[in-house]
Amino acid sequence: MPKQGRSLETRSRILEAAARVFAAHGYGKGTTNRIAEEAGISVGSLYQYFPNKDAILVELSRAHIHDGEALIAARFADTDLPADLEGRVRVFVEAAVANHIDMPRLHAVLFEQAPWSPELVAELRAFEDRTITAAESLLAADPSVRVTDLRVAATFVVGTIEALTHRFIVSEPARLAVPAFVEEMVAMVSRYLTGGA
Amino acid sequence: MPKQGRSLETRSRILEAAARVFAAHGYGKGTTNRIAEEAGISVGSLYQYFPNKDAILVELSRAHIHDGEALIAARFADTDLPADLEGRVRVFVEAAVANHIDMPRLHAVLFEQAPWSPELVAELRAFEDRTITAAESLLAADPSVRVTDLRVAATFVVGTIEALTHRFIVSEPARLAVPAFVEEMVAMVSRYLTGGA
DNA sequence: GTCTATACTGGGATAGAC
DNA sequence: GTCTATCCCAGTATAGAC
Repeated sequence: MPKQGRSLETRSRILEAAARVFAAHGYGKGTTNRIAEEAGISVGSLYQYFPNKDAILVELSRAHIHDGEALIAARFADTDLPADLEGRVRVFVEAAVANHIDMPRLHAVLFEQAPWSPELVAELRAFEDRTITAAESLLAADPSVRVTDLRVAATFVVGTIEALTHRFIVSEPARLAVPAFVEEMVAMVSRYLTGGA
Repeated sequence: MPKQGRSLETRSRILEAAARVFAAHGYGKGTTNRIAEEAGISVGSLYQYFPNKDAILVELSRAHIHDGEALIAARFADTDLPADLEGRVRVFVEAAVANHIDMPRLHAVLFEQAPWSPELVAELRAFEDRTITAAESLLAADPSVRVTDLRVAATFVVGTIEALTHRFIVSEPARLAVPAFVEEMVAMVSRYLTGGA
């Protein structure tokens, strides 16, 4: 497996081609031949860069997780993070949307059709756990938050944002427009956290 | 395609076997040979009852949709339906959980791996639309509901209950215990609908 | 009506030439 | 390092015997 220069570039080309092919044809019909063709190389060459089809897919999933983590980390570190709860919730909902809006069909394939190895599941899980813990500390520091169990609330909120982003953004056809979705999400989650009426 | 007596029984046996096989092995590895074996017949016989593998799967999906609709309809028709909003939300959350709790892995396969024909997608969609409309009329009749757009709220609530049930009940391993999940769901949705603090 | 044995196909992966 | 041609297998579906 080459590690530098032109080789890395070819590797990227394959990954980008694979993203387009999986998005267009799904996992099953996203064949290695098609990917190679889309990348402008032959199957034989493709197999010089990846040991098998699944390795390509794993790399795409890993990249998605990594992007998500970077996006969230940037928000947490932001010194301009709004002070009020609703504003903060909005920031994270918008981050979740941003992480899925560009290639929704690819994400659908990655999360709903592709086979996930135990290792990859563990990686996703670890990312979620870090996010939940970070969310928990944000909630703990906010006096307007009124819930009985911070950990449960953080778990529920993080899961809700992710699941509903998939439901309303990734899956087609759209049932709600993006701005409407964000508004309802922010309203629901912040009302939940502040204890309701 | 036989329509009576022992034939129908065999048909049911195949469907039940298929449910177990898909739940255990997923869509791809849930082969027709395995299904036949599990049903105690041969592949040849299986193909006398179903034209192809996907027809079996479609039948399972259709049954799930049908069960869901029956469950919801029963709740709507129930004269003992609680009068207060929170009580009503709880009833429907519990119905959604009940419709997924028995064979979670099968549902995961049905909704995340199996290929859905346009017709089947349309059927699911129609069911959802009927549910949204019914929910909308319930919300309209309730004075404690304070939302700007009833249709949007109904769409959002129905989608939320379904998506989060999948997220927290169907997918493994469980991140929250079932009772905790129901409590948080009821709290979040009813606070959302009553307009929050 | 049910079986066994097999034909057929798609697609992942590799051999070997250049 | 890249190509083409091909191997090979898994799995759907069918033929034909009983």
